[in-house]
Amino acid sequence: MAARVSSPRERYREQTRAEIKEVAVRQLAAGGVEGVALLRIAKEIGTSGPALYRYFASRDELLAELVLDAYQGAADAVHAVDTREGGRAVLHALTGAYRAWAVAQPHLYLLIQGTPVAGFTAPAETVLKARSVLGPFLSVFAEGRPPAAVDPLLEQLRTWLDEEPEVASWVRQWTDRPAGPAAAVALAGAVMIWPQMHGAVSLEIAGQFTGMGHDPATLLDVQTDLLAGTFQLP
Amino acid sequence: MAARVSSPRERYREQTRAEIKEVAVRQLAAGGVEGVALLRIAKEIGTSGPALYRYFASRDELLAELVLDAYQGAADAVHAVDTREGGRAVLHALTGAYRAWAVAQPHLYLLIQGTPVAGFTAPAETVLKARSVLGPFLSVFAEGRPPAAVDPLLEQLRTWLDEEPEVASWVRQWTDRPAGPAAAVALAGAVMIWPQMHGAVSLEIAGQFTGMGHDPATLLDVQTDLLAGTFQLP
DNA sequence: TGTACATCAGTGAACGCGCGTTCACTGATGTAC
DNA sequence: TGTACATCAGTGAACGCGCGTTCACTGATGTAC
Repeated sequence: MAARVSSPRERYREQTRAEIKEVAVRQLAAGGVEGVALLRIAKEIGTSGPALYRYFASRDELLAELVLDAYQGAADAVHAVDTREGGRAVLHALTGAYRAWAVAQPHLYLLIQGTPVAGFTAPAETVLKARSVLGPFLSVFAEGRPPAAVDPLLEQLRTWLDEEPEVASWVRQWTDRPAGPAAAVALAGAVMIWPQMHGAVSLEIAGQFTGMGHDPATLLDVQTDLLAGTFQLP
Repeated sequence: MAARVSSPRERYREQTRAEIKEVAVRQLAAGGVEGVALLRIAKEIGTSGPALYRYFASRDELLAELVLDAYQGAADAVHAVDTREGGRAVLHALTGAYRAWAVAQPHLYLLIQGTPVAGFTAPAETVLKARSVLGPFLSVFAEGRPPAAVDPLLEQLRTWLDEEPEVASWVRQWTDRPAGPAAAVALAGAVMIWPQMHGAVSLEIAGQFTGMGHDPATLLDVQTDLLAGTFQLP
C-alpha cells in the first residue's frame, strides 16, 4: 500500500489479466460462452491451469468481467458520438454507432444481449452499464414532440420518474434541463429506439435476415428515420 | 409397410418420443440449451441412457427437433389470428399473439431467436418455418401505403422479389393479389415489424427491461400503432 | 392354432473426454532492517 | 550493501464430475406360414 500507483509487479499482473481476457474473448468468438474454458486458456498462453486462479477467482468471475467489458465497449462506441447538434442526424449517428460496434464484435453483443446464461445472474453494476448505453439517446429525444399515440407509454414513464428519483436524476444529466415533461419524452424515445435497434441488430447478427433480401443498414436507417419523424426531430 | 397407418408399436414409439421431448423442454427451461442432457432425460423418464438412441440418433437431432417444434409453435400462435378483416386491429392481434406465445414459453423463444448455438447449423427447413411466422403480417401490410422514408427499403425488396421467384410466390400467397407493387409493400411491412417485435419481446424476456419502468405490452402496442400509422392502415 | 423367425425396446458395463477446482510445493521477486 | 523474511507466481498431480456414445446382450412383441 505504498504511494506507488503501479509497481512492476502490479503492471505485470494487469498485463497477464488482460492477456487471459483476450484469449477468453477469442474463445467466446469461436464457441460461445460454453467455449470459454480455463484449461484451454491456460494452455494457449503457455501456463498451467491452476495459475489462472492467481488472476481470477473462478470461471464465473472471468465471465462477469467479460460482460462488463462488453457493456463498456458498447457504451464507449455510443458515447463517442458528438451529440451537441442534436436532431435527426445525430440520431442516425447514434444508431449507426451502436450497430457498427455490434456487427464488428458479434460475440460480445450476443454475450450481453443474447440468451441469459443459465445460473449466472448479472451484478447490479451490469444494469447501470446497460443503462449507460442509452444516455446519449436521451439528449436527442429530449427535444422531441411525440404524437398522441405515444401517450400511454409517456404516462407510465412519468409515474415511474416520480417514483424513482435516482433514474430521474440520470435522465436529467443527459437532457440538461429541469426535469419537466421533457424527461419523460426523452425516456420514451430511448425506450422506443432501444428495442428497435436491438431487434434489427440481433436479427442481423444471428443470421436471421439470411434470405430476406434487404440491407440491414438500410432497415435500421429507415426505422431510425421514422422514429425521428414520429418525435418531430429537426 | 402395411396399409395400417399406425400400429400399436408405432403409437408407443411416438408416445415415447413425445415424452423425451417433453422432458427435454423442461430441462431447456431450467438450464438453457446446455442444460439438456440425454443421461438426465433418461433418468427422469425412468430408463437407461442408451435406450434414448432408439428414438433419437444423437443429442443434436433431439435439439433440432425442439427447434422445429418451437418454430411451429410460434407460427401456430400467429396463424391462429383471423386476418380477414385486415387493418390496424388485426396487426395488434398479430403482434399480441406473437408476444403472448413468446412470454408464455420464454425458453422456446430464446431457443429459436436467441444466441445461435455454437457448432450447430440450422437445417434449411428452419428458415422456411421462420419465414412462415411472418406470413399473416404480409396480408395486413399488403394494403399499406408507406411514406417516402420507406422507399430505400422498398427498392431493395422489389429488386429481390424479381430475383427470387420462390419468395415472390410466397408473398403472393399471403397478399392474395397479383404480385404488383403491393408485394414489396407487404414485405417491407413484415421486415419492419419483425425486428420491432423481436426487439421488444426479447428484451422483455431477457429481463433487460428490469428497472425501465414501463409495461412491455404497452411498449409493443405503441410501436405497433405507430407502424400501422406509417403504413396508413385503416 | 401353433410354431419359427424377425424385429424391436431396453440393459449394464465401459470408453474417453474435458472440465473446474484444490492442494502442497518450489522458486523468484520484492521489502525491512 | 547485505541478510532475513514475506509475498507472490507458477507447477504438477490429483479429485470428482457429468457428459455423449458404443457395444454385446437379453427379453418381449410382432409377423409369416
